[in-house]
Amino acid sequence: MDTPEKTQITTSLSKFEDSPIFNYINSLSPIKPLKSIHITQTFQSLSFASVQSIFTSPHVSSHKESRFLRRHNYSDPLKSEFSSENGNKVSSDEGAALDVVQLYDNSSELQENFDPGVSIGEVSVGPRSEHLKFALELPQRIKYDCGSPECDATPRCGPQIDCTSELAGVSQKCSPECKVHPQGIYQTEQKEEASDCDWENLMSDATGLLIFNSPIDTKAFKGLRQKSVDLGASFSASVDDVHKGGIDPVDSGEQHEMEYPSTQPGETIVPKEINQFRDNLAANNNSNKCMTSNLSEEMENEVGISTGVVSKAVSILHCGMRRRCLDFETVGAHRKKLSNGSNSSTSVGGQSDEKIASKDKQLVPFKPGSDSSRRVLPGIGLHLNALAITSKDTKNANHETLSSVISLPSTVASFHSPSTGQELNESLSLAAADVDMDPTESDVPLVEDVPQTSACLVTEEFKHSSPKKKRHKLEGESEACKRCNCKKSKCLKLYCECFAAGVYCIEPCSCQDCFNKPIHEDTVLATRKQIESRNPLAFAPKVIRSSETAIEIGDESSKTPASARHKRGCNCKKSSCLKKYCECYQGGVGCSVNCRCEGCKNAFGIKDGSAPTEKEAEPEDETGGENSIILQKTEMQNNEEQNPNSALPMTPLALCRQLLQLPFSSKTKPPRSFLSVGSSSGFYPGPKYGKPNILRPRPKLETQVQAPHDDDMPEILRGNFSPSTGIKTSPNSKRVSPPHSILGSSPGRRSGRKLILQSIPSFPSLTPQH
DNA sequence: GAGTTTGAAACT
DNA sequence: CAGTTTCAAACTC
Repeated sequence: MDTPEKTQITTSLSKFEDSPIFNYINSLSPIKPLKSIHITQTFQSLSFASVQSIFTSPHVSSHKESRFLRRHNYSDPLKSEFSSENGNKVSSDEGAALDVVQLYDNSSELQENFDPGVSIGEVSVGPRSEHLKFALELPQRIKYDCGSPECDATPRCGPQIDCTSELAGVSQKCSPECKVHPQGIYQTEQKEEASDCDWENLMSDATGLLIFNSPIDTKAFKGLRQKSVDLGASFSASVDDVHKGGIDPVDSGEQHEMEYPSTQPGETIVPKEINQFRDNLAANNNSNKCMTSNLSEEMENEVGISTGVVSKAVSILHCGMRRRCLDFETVGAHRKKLSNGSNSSTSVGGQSDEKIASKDKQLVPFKPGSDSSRRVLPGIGLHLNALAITSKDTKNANHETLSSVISLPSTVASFHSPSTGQELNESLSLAAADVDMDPTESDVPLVEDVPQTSACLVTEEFKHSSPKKKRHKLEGESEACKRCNCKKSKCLKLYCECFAAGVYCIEPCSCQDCFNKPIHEDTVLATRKQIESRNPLAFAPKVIRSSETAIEIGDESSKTPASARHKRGCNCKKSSCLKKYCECYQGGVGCSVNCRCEGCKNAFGIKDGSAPTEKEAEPEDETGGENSIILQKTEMQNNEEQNPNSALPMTPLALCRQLLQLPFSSKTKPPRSFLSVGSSSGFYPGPKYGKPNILRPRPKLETQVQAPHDDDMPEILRGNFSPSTGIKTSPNSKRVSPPHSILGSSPGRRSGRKLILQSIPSFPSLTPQH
């Protein structure tokens, strides 16, 4: 890892350095470029971010966590370039960055230790560093975030910088209020937020880069440079100011606080950003795949600036955006259309649009494969799906690519929304609607109009394949992308995987009469609320991770306690918990006391505690059985985390994932949402579990990730964490895991434990309360 | 691709 | 809370 990265970094750095922007920045910022090889490494290490996708449930509203960003994290490995840059810049700040990184590392370690309280460790990382990073990243991130629905969040951010920075990486930070909508994730409270903030400015700037549409954008482009100045300013300023509190200390502080009340204000943020960065970097590296490259190029052309990086970032963002993003994207596209009327035409806009359209088109073709390599980001937005990006990528890749592609526009559109987040959201929704409505226009080529179905932009490929096939394919790969095939539920019930996961139906979905679209946001939210009212945990990740694994795993010892458990437990009677019918099995976790299953043979862990040894049939278990359990478990864990990767051994994704996860799990926990990816359920693709050969490459990381659980984590989760400690019973009902003692000690449980799904999101805070 | 099985979700 | 129905995924052929 390191070595290659370094090399890349160095190269990339050199490139950046060459770029006018870079120079400009350098001149502006006090920061001095370091050549921080080590830094880069640190970043990588940092890449915690897991994907979490968390949907903020309306209820929960993301507290802090909503760190959608996490998704981005995936990218990490690639990031190197950026990271390097960042690193440089950061380093300029007194090595704050390094500190940060280290902090993260530490945090991760801490997490491993699992102090529930510590979870925040990451947060603790260091506000400063964050700032620094922000400053550095801002531009990129801004684009990012902006693009993402999440951006909405920031209502408050008074200070542009903060907001942006936050938005980008930290979205959550902006304020508790901020709701990030992870792309896919429902924006529960979107509108509210809209507020104001200078976001717009930032957004516009950032977006502008990306987006051509908005008139503002045009300026924005200019702004890019300005960014370097403004943002840049924000950049340098952010760096300087932020640290110093210059720009809007308050905001930054507030936001931070908001997000992480418990934690120190800025701290938490950093990680995300970092992750994002990484993602971005990774994306960049990978880049190619995503539209981004194209876009970036275009962007650059237009901008003429070195925005390349930014563009890359953007592209990356896009990649990350995917699903939900798609929605947004589509929206964005629509928006363009809409804007066309008004805005689009705008100087930039026009071009942008065209470009976009062209891009989109291009993208479409692109999809197919191109990028599978990197997709890292892609899934992120959503749930688990996103998470699991499997090697297969092929298809997934397509999705990703698509999404990524799509995302661009959307992002753009989103950015457009000049004003508040609300507007953005609305616009998005509108756009989405529009999209549905009018596929024709712009870009949409990709997008399906199909009203009912999803917004799916289905790639052609997807469409080709029957839903089932798709599923199989996808699933097989991973569930990275969840798609549903609902016919009667209108995708407004938990029957719908997408809905359950807190994401809008999109691409691959084959649903009919789907209401789970941005267009029907109100309906979706209302429905969600109803469901939540009935069962607060309804949207909580089904699989709760415990940190336990981490610890133990860390060692490798096989024993990891069950890291995760299904929230409610299963009720299987005929499947022996050996098939995906079983949610526990599907989630890669062992059955627990909560399960009422009969004849449990869950390979991941039998309910009784009896050792899993049974061998259950692991359907997939590759290895054979015996070791099986342990191995499986380990694998499981690995898979889970790695899953996406699992298929791909060390693909960057995998790395990313690893990295990513960290941040997520802990931090992000969105309230309920599911993780995007995982969260949705946190399920992992079942099959994969077995395979794992790899024994946990990174258990620690995982652990770290988990550790973070942040505050958000419901007690339950936290409880889990403390491996040794036992699980605290969560207030929630359900599932609290039994006392550690049990877990830890009882073999039976252990068996179950292993897997950790990190489902990202833990529960929504809501649940516990119930 | 169609049909069956399964178990969660929803309903009563 | 338990029983039944509905639903869509998982699975089989």
